Amino acid sequence: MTQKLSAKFKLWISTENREGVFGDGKWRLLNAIEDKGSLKGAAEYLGISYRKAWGDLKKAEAGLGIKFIEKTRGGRYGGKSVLTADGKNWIKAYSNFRLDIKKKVEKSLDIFLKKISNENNN
Amino acid sequence: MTQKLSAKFKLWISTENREGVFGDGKWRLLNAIEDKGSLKGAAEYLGISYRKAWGDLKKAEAGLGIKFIEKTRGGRYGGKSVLTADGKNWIKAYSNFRLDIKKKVEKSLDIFLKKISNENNN
DNA sequence: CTCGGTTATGCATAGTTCGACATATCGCTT
DNA sequence: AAGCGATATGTCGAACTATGCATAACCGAG
Repeated sequence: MTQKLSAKFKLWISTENREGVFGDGKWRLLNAIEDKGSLKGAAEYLGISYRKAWGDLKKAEAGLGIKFIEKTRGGRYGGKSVLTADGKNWIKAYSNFRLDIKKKVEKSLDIFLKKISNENNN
Repeated sequence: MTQKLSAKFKLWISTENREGVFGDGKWRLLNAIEDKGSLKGAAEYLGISYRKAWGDLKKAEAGLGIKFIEKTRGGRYGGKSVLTADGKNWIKAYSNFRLDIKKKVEKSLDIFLKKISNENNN
């Protein structure tokens, strides 16, 4: 076993009733919406289908009872999507959360690798 | 949004060539094998099919090039499976790794929850 | 030398998730 | 009034995963 090992993780938030109402994917989606100004643009940017992006957003909002996005339909440019205050709040808080864990995973991985490379550990 | 929120996570190890050669599922499997003394017993205990347990173990061993389990076929009791030194080593190291992350997730979740409950954060 | 219980492995099936389509609706601009 | 581009939502099919089934090999004990 001489290959390079890496650690990956997934993180998500659940309510009592529903699993995974928020997580990395939905966090990325909100970020992309903020950036692109539309759900469609965000989906294209992320390389996922509009159908999925829309469904994910709906699941998050329905599951949590929070409105993340103010969506407008029609008009010269067809419509748009902008984050609500809650949306911005969640993005920010989740970014920190995720980064915390990411750092910890990296740090703990080092320790893990040391342990498994020592045959003579206790 | 007055429901109780929780955070979940998944953790796994990858090589350059293969994703997920070790993770929570395989860690639980090794634990169960150690406990039950057989792959079959472990699968039943974990509520997964023998087919999957066997396949998972094979993926882990093949992906990492490590032998975790010494398997014996035949005999009065049909056969048995016992952990190798590497197997025990990995279980232990991964347990610590996982626990580290689990604690961190709990701690960071508290901070996260405080942030999203304060509308007046910066 | 047969029996029992386990490992070993292929295959066909069921279940889940996601993407591709297909429409429908909406409302500002021209 | 017509067009454009985004939101809204159902549906069918594809890809992946897990399960169930079938079968074979194995070997100590009676």
